This record gives sequence, structure tokens and C-alpha cells, in this order.
Amino acid sequence: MSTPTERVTIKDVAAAAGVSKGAVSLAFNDKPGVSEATRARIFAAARQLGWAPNSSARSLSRQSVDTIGLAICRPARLLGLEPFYMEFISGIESVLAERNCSLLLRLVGSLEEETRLQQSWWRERQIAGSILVDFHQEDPRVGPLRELGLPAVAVGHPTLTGGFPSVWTDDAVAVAEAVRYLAALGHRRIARVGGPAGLGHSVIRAKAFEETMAALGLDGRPHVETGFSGEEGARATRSLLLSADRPTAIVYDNDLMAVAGLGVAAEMGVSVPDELSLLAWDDSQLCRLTHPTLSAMSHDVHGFGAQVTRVLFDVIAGQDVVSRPVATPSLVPRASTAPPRG
Amino acid sequence: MSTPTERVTIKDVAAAAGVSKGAVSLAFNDKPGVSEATRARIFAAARQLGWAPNSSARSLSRQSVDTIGLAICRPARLLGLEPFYMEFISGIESVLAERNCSLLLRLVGSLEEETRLQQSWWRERQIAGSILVDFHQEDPRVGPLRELGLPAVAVGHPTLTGGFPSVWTDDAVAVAEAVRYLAALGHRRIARVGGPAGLGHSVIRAKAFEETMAALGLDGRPHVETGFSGEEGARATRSLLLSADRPTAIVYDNDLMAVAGLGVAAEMGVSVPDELSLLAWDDSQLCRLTHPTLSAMSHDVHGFGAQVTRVLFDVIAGQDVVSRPVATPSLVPRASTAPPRG
DNA sequence: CTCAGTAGCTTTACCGGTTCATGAGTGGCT
DNA sequence: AGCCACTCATGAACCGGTAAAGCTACTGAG
Repeated sequence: MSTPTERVTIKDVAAAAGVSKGAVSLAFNDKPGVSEATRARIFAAARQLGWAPNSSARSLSRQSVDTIGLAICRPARLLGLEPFYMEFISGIESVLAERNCSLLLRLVGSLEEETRLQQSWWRERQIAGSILVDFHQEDPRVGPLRELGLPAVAVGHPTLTGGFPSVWTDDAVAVAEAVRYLAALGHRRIARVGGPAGLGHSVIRAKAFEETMAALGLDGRPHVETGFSGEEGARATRSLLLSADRPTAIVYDNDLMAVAGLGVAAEMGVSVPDELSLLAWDDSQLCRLTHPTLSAMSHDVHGFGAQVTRVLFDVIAGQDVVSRPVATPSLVPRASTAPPRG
Repeated sequence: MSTPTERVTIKDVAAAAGVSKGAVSLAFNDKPGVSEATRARIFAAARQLGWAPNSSARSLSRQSVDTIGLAICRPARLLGLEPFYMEFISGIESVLAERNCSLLLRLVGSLEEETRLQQSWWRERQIAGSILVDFHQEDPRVGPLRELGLPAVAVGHPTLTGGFPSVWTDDAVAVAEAVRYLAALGHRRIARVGGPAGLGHSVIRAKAFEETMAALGLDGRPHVETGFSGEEGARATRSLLLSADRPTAIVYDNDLMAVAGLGVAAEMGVSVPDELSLLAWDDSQLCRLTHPTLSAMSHDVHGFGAQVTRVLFDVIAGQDVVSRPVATPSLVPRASTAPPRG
């Protein structure tokens, strides 16, 4: 594709500095074997010629690459809206930047497509490893990618990630906290608007929700499973609010759907938090912009991304890595939750 | 970094298929010189061994790479919130996927850092070209990167992009449409909440706003320049609504700030659209989730990203590319705009 | 029957780095 | 003086592909 006009190589730098290319390589890699004086001459020549080592040649020779992969499988329209991913990516980047590595990003349409992509990436030695996200139950990526030997870290509960070292947030505990908080406020009819049924963490949260409700002796109101988009959140909310014996509190699986829920409540003249309490998952700025502001289960997504990336580097380095949770999301109460009226 | 356990190379495939590695290369690159039978044997062997050509070796030999770069210089927290970028990226990806290329993404803290990054990327031959975004007036990247000879496409009005081929939306026309629309509804006091003063398109929009207002003989109400975050949008809105002779309509520079503005109006008991009309720029799903829904200047961000990428490929291919606008954002009226009351 | 042309494959020379065995020069120690 | 150790530098081999030239056996025309 690219055909640069003038190509400076290590040979040119070596010639300019009056040394062999081996010496230039040693100098640029901070290895012993060149005197300070020579080293300085080499750097001067390189700077003058605007040379930097060709990364392909270096990778080939070193048998290593400094890129890691991330494939995200969600409809694009949705991705833009969910603050989660960009924040997560920025966390990844913060660690990559320290090590002068790069992120190869790809949006894919299905898990099968992702599997094929990861296979190519790995076989072609384009990446040193991958971060795998959005695990489903019986995730079809697990088998092929484990067999492939791809160094990877999974984002998700170990029960989902099929043997890949994983980093996760303890959603079950957080869900329980959310439900108990609402119950403590006096809510008896609590509903939940969850993510897609197949998605692993939705399942975990759904289970935790049911169990906590049961433990509290509360109405095991059927919770709606939907997508992650705001429109779906709106629809689910409308349906909940129209039901006989409607809930006095709703827990959402992301912040976007909660915002949508707030819109629906306003549209239907249901006052928040007087008649209805709303609680979001993932606490982005969005939650502070609405009126009323949204109570949320908050966690440090940036730090999450960073942590995952650090673990990936351990995996790549061949260390034996144990799966571990990061900090559990914690409740940030704002104006959208209150005791039910009456 | 990565040190795969078992490494299959073209040699192994050649041996397994009983041919030379040259033949394997020919087969895999769809070149003449191998019979159908041999080609089949080669593919069978490759599939069996799970081989794919090493991308470093290929790049080195071909003197080309199939990766393009994108560096984004905005605070991470903000990036997550603005649907624009993910949508833009998904547009880029749609074109890259067709050509089996990849996107190298990096979030940077300053334009200087971006300049250095692009220089490394290009000198190290990591990328075939770059997409440059968020141009400032007198953008410091232009000089060094032009000198570098980096193949790049700029996103922004040609007056800003200093000689780089560019793709842009005609914001001036769109701003004029927005203002004239509000004026036609009967608004006389129209305010604007813009992005950061240094950012090129903010400047263009600000100028167009003033000119259109003047042309309509309307109050050239000072418009607020701020950041892009919702909090800043909220602050700006509060300040506007508290001013004596407060505006009856506000135009925002993105959708997030408009959402924040809506929250502030609710908080202050100002009814939208009765007492105040709000108009957003960039029309994501967010605008349809609020109550009332937000009128917006809408454009096809996904298509924008795709178009930019196509142009970049032309640039990389050495074609003479002319800067060209994509479709002008157009007004989508929703519930947040109406004639001013009384 | 000879010879040009060609399909099909092999050989070989790169691409631009890294690495390692080798060697030249210097100084210290016995 | 002889030997060793050490520093600084070189040259060649190698990484895993691609590309162009070279070789061989077969085909068909004259």
C-alpha cells in the first residue's frame, strides 16, 4: 500500500555515523558494546536523517510484536452511546502507552466473526495477545481460541470465560447491594431491566437479583431482558409502568437505559423519585446531567481497563496468572431514588 | 513480547505440500504459476497446519503495511460520552474491513504528543497513513506532519487543515439553517453554547452564527464558548438562563451539552419548549431518549467516517485527491423547539 | 525433427532489522 | 615479555515472507 518516497534505513544511519549497522542496533537498544562517543554520533545521525527502526523488520527479527488486539461485538450505533467502552479503552491505553504498545481495534458483527479475526491476528503474528469482552453463556469463542493458544485475558466472571484468565467485577454482590438499598428505602415492588439474555453478566445479575429479592421476601416480579439500547430501555420501562401493580423502583443494566427510563417517566407523568425510583448501572457523566440526577452503581471503568491490560501483559510474559476481581461497583445515591410515596 | 510455543512458517507448509516456499507464496497471493491441483494441496496443508502468512515478514518484504492510524486528543472521560467518535470509528472500520486492514488507535493528551506519535508511527512504518481529527486554528500538527510526508486525510474545513486533503461537513451552512429555523419560529434572542474556543469548527460555527444573526437583524447575544462536556454545557446553560433578558432559544455544539441543558431547564423550572427552545448538534440516540425529545442538526457520522477512510486510501494510493465536503447536517425538528410563548 | 513458447515450479536475492561469534586494541598483572 | 580480561566494534547468519529470474518438460507450429 504505502510507498514512501525516501526510505532511510539502518544502513544509511550506520554510514552517516561511520559504523556498522550492528553498532546502530546496539546503540538504539541500549545494549553494551558501543562507547558513549559512538553512541552519541549514532543518535546524531539518526536524528539528522529522521530515522526510526522499521517495526516490521524489528518484529520479524525479534519474533515479537508490540500490539494487542481488542474486538468488540456490538452494533456500532450502540457502542457510541455506551460510555463504557471508550472509558474502558482509555484505561487500556494508559497501560499501553507506558510500554510503547499499540491497540488494534476492530468492531465485529458476530462472535463467529470475532473468532476468525482473532485467529488471523494471532496466526499472522499481528498481536501479542488479546482482551476478550462480552462473554456469553457457552461462549463459542472459548473453544477455538483456547485451542489456538492465543494469550488472552477475559473480562467477565470465571464461570463464563472457560479457562481464560479473567478480570471481573463482582456484579452479584453489587446487585444485591442495589436491591437491598431499594428495599431499605421501603420499596416492595422492584423491577429490573436487564441486558440481552445471552450475555453472561446479564445472567449473573438476573440470578443475583432474583435471589436477593427472594431472600428479602419480596415479589419476584418478572424482570425484562432486552438489548442495551436506550430505545429498548424506554420500551421496557413503558411496559413496566403500564402493568397493573406497577413497580415503585426499577434497576437498569446500564446508564443509557436508565436515562431512557427517566424520559419515559416524564412522558407518562410519573414523578421521579416520588412515584418511581430509578437506579442505573455504570455511572457515567450522563447520570449527573439529567434532572433528577440518576442514582447509580458506580465503578472505575478506566481502572478496570488498565487492570485488565496489566494482567494481559503478565499472561504474555508467560506468568501464571490467577483470575481476580476488581473493586465491586458501589452505590452512588442521587436524586432518582427515594422512599416510595405513601 | 510474545513467544509462541509452536511456530509454523511457510517452509513447513511447503514441505507438507511437497513444494517450494515460492509456490506457497504464489498460491496464497492468487498469482499464476501454480496448477489448480498444487494450489489445492497447498491450501490443504496450510489449513491443516493452521498457517497464515506472518504479517511482519510480509510487510517487510512488500514494503507496505495494512494498518492506518487514528489518534484522538480529548480527555478520555469526554470521549466515552460523545457518541460521535465511536460512530465515526465504526464508519472507518466498515471500509477497513472490506480491505482487510486494521485501525491503530491511540488516545493522546496533547497535539504535541500526537505529532510525536504520528512521527513514530510513520517512521517506523507502522501505518500506511493517518486520519487527522479535531483541527485547531494554526494547528501545530500541520507543519511537522506535512514535512514528514505522512499520507493523511484531515477531518475539517480546508481553511484549517493546512494543505492536507480534507473531508468536512459544511457547518456554516448548517448553523445558518439552525438559526433561521429558530428565527422563523419567532425567536429573537437566540444564544449559542459552543465548544472550546481553539477548536477549528467551533470558530467556524461561531462566525456563521454571528453572521446569520446579524443578517436577520437579531440580537448578537454573546455566545458562550466552553468545553464539550455535559457539565460545562450545564454551567453555560445556567448562566444564560440567569441572565437578564434571557434567551428563548439555545443552540448547542453537541448533543451531550444539549441534554445537560435540558436537565438545567428542568431543574430551574423553565419549560421546554414553551419558555425555551433547545437545539442540539450531532444527533445520536440520546436526542430521542429525553423528554421532551431534542431537535438536532443531524448528520450521518458513520458515513462520514467511511468517506474519510476511502479518501485516505486514495491518498495512500498516490492519487491526487481533492478536498470535498460530505452532506451538510440537516435539521431534525423534535419536541424541544417551538415558537416562544407569548 | 527442431525450435520457440509456455505452464509450472524452484532458486535466489532481497526487505531491514537483531544477534552472536569473532577479532582488534588496550591496559593490568605476574 | 607473555598472558589474560575487557571494551568496542564488525560481519555474517537469520527472522519469514515476496518477487524476479531461471530451469524443465511439454506443446504445437513449421
